[in-house]
Amino acid sequence: MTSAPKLSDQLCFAAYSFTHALNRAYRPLLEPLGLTYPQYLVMLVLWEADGQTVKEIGERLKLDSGTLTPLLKRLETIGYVTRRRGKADERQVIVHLTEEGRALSDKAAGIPVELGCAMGAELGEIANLRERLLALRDRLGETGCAVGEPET
Amino acid sequence: MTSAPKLSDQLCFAAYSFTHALNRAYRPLLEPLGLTYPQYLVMLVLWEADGQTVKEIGERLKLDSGTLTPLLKRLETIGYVTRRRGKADERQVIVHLTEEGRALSDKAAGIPVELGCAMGAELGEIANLRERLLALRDRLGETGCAVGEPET
DNA sequence: CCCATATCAATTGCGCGCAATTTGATTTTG
DNA sequence: CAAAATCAAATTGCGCGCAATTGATATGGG
Repeated sequence: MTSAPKLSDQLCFAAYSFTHALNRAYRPLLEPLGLTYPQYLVMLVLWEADGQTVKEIGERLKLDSGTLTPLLKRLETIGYVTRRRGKADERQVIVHLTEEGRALSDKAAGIPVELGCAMGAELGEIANLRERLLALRDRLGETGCAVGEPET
Repeated sequence: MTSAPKLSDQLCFAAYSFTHALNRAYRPLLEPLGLTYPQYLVMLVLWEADGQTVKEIGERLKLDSGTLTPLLKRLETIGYVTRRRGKADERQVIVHLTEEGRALSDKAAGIPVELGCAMGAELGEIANLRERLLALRDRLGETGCAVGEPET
């Protein structure tokens, strides 16, 4: 017997393989820019607000320094960002766009359109899905089921 | 100006960070079984049908041998599966559950419930999201936007 | 029958993603 | 003010995910 898990698992796998499909779809679009998808996300964050710390970028993208530090070093090597210790607080590293990095946002402008097109979904559908995924994500971030965990 | 990409990108990021949140939620549940989430997916596939080839597992999970070969070797090392060359066709490797591997499905039975609970979503919501993610994923798998690509 | 082609798995190389630890700076506290 | 606690980033180690290549087997055409 032991009917194997089927239920909500399928949602997990759906999200998992959807994400990989997205990655694959992005790859050819990002390759001309010399970016991977996670690097592209970091650039998006910086295009929105230049000069953020590693920590701030990590909070936005839900990534830690173990992931970001080498990624940012690569972006620095390509020449899209600079990394400098903060003057006020020398613990933190502040990431700035270079001219080239800033200019890249023009070349990247068409990417979301292409992708939306590839998915063939309307804006409403996309926005709706996004909301629900983010809501579930945030609920997952909490303690969970209230099964254990006496307190704090 | 150059208003940075915002549109469907947000869906992509939502899926991306939702997937990571799922991974994090699964980790403590799978750790007692000694499995990672991708390893758990392989076990799910095998619990459904034992004795599949690497290729068949890859088709179900949308993974290639570069990912699966080392993963399956790890599962073999732990003692959950065996890997044998096929007799009829020696190119393929057939993956079988061990006793221990088969028995594991009992211990894994509670996982989807815990996760569904952690997400706090009803079954309908979950099924609906799953359908739409899979549909989008499959649309992404196709050529895309019909922008270029003369033929074959 | 034999060779060209196709197929399957394994390997290599690179970039995440994250847990755990380390290093160094800053803040808190006694 | 000094010791302790906290905090930011870097480092280490491991497991994916995938492109590209390799090697071995199978298959189909001439």
